[in-house]
Amino acid sequence: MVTIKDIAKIANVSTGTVDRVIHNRQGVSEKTKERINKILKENNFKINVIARSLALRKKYSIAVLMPGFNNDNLFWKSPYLGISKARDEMNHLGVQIEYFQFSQLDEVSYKKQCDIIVELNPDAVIFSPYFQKETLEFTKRLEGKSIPYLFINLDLHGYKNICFIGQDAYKSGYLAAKLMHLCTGNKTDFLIPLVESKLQNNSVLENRIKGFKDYFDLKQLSINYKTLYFEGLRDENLIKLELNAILKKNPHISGVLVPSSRISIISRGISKAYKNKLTLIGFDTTTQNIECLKNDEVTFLISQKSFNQGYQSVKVITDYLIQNIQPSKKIFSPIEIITKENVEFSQRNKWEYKKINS
Amino acid sequence: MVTIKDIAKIANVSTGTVDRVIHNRQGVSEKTKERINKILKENNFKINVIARSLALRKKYSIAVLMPGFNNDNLFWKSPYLGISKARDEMNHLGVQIEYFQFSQLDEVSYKKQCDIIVELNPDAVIFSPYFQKETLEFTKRLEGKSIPYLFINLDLHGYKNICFIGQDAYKSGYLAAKLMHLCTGNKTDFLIPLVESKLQNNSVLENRIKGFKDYFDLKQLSINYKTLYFEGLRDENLIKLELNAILKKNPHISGVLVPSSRISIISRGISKAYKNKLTLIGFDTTTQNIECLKNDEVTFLISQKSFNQGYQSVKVITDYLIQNIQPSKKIFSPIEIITKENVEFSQRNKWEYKKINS
DNA sequence: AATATTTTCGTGTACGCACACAAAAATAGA
DNA sequence: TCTATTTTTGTGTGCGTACACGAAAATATT
Repeated sequence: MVTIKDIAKIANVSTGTVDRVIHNRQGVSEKTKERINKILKENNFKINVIARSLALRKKYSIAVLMPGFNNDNLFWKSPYLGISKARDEMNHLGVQIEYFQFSQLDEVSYKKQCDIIVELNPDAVIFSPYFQKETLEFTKRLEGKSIPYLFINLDLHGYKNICFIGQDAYKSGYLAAKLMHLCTGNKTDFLIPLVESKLQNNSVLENRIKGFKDYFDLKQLSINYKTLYFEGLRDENLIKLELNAILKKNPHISGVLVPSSRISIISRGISKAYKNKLTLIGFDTTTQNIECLKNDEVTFLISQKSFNQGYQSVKVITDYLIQNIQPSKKIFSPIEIITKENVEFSQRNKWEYKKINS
Repeated sequence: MVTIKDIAKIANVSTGTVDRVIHNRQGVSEKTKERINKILKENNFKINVIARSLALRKKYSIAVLMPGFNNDNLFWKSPYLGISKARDEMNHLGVQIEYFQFSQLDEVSYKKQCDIIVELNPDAVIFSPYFQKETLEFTKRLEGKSIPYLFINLDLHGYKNICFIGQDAYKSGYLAAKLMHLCTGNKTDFLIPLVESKLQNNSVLENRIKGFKDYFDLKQLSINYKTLYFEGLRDENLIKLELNAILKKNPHISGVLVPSSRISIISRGISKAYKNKLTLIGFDTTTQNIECLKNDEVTFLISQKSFNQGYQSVKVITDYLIQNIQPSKKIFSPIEIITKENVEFSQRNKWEYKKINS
């Protein structure tokens, strides 16, 4: 392993000079700067992050802002756990994380948390830009303070975020269509129920649906689909009634696509008689959804590995802060196909498993 | 953050004494030992692992033994890259890796490398136990020297390996059957070609085939399948001839399962006329296999994320050596379903991408 | 040419810990 | 009681890096 000292000896200068070159600090003549840079490259010098963080003992505070989760809607637990894991792994690098939650129902709670974060003056922010207007103001203030920020799970365009981490929603919908096509064959009547879609005033759902449709268009198959909205409907009985009414009225429906993470609710709402004849495809491996897979109610789930999204977001930000590594603008999560047969191997992160059960 | 120095000051002793207590070294009177332990607890002292690994800077040498790879058979490149990544990430923890390769054709080359490794006296060994007899002797000698070892990709029973990292072959075959079933519907005549299966005198292939069959058994569907062996056949024209002859003779065959990573060879050997009517399912995302996916020649690939297997094996061994963390005996890799639609997101490890193209 | 100023570079210390060595204290042996 | 031995404790240095400070060299000013 080649150290700064080694480089200094080779270049016949002091460690201080090498240090200046490495960190691009001024006070070094162009000539020696070039020379040292060359030597650094030749010897494949890589900074020892261990020693670095010890010497710096600087604390990096990272603020994370995401929707909360509860037993009714567990989706956001997964990225939370990923972030927690990253925190545990990197806390000796001086990384400190403060976690903020808001309600998807309530943009005021979002704005409130944004204000607190700005006040806090963190070194970086990871967040899911749920509400457009508030996000615009938030990012303006962050930029004013030169605080870098990163989008997770949900993407917006025209911002100076250092990167986006999440799934390509369009393509995941496209894949869902392919799987649906495989399962239903020539039957091309589908139902697309949306649960509280207004809450997620984001583009993910529509992009998935667009991808779904485009697949069939591209194959020159004309499909019929019914979109069904359940807004603010907390009463599962009502969902059930309405669902089964529609299915009764449309006996040709062969498949149900739930473009959000709420397929378990829909599945519960469809009576057995229909369910046996239907192919259900949904997104995200929440505990309830996995249950539906195992019970053969749902054929496919498409996962975006949101645990990894959480983990990776912290990793990317940390690399950015500590080593000034620029990530690529878009980091796309895998589009995983989960079935009854491989589900047990998909989320087998031991850490995740432990935490979930504790 | 409370340091050893702080504790020493509180206890009115030197840092050396505190150090002895922390590491349970001898040379401290019972009385002060108890006193310091109490103070440690009271102040919730936690060792700074960063400073620790910097001070220790112990070098751990890890030997890796795997089959080699070439343009004809790229499978083992992937775990190699995973290992290389882990090496780069952990080299500042003192991890040093020596990589050894052998030929799957030649047990002598295997044995030769084993000998060299034993001679080398590494701190740990990661390897794929290809040849049983030689492995038995190898592990005996390692155990004699108390060198821990780990199996990767291929599992053997009755050994004292600290763990196995790889796929559950049986279940991956089972999943392959489900996908095949989805694609072929009621047609249940299949072809299972094996390329150089003798070379891989291991249980992976047979377990996959077993899982494949069991799926249909469990669904009470009787299937017919033909197994075809291409041993040492380097001439692709011969493969082509034989394949098409069989397909001609058995017009009911609706699907082809290649339980190894060599589906691209088989696909090349099937003429267009047949291919359009067949569902091809194979394993592992080698460059050539991915090409087949993109060309619509292959419907599904099942991946075992061998890149991750390589990466993880180093991580597990490192944690074991440095922090004495015992892994679980079996670490199963995910069984990923790869299609044309999600392949671009499956291997998107930037590092991997870069290295492959360089 | 002599001094002042700026640019460029070298030195020393700290980060928290491990470990070798030295010193002091306690005990044993005479 | 005085040395010899053992037990217990303290000190110092190094790991690789960051950074403040000061020294030297180069340049500018008079």
